[in-house]
Amino acid sequence: MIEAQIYKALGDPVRLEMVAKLAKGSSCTIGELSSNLGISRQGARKQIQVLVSANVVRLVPQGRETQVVLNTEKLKVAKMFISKLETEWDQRLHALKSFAEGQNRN
Amino acid sequence: MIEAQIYKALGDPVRLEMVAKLAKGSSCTIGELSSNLGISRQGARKQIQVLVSANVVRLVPQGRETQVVLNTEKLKVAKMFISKLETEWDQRLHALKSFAEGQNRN
DNA sequence: AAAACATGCAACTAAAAGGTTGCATGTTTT
DNA sequence: AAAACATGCAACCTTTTAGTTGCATGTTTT
Repeated sequence: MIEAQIYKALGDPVRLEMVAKLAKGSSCTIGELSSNLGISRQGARKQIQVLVSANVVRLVPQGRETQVVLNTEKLKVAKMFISKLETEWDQRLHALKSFAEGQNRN
Repeated sequence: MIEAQIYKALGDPVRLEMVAKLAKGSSCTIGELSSNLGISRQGARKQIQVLVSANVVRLVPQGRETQVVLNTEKLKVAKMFISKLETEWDQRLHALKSFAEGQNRN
């Protein structure tokens, strides 16, 4: 079974912007992360929850506010899976090329 | 504006399995790609269309059948964007570490 | 202790996504 | 030319998603 969940989590403009913002490190609390997105705080909160469920992000409560922390491990896995797809594809192309060259031998 | 569409395209088990199958090169026509997924041909066709719209895949009609071709360029872009996120994050961590060391100097 | 702040939770709505069935159409095969 | 095949298109249904509003709760600040 393949892990589509991580891509699903990144596959929304609001969520992807949140992740980008976190990577840039400009902020970290739920409140700050939820602002300037053009949607309500509660709307943003639901998107953060999607990221939490997909393990892209962790929540660390500190007093009355909560820190949102990026989980780069998950991103790494997502990246490596794509790499693997590409590699398989390239190997197949290479095999195909070898075969064609064999055919053309004359 | 960030390109969430590519991740959205990969963010569904059926579509991700299709992409994996294509990368492995086991088949290529719409029909073959649509089989063994547990859904109807027309259902699968709609998922293929999502991949087409996101430019993850190209359709090449040949007579009565249509070849489905993976676009690795798009995958490469997706991979590199994640890499960029990680890099920014790592740099930020590094900066933070330097700062902490500066604070601790005594 | 009151006010301001950061957040959580629940009910609700509109739109999109994922899937189905039925039928039409062009292309090979026999 | 008929049959079999590969595919396309459209209507429809159900569930999920993305967002809203309203109110409750714990935590700082004044």
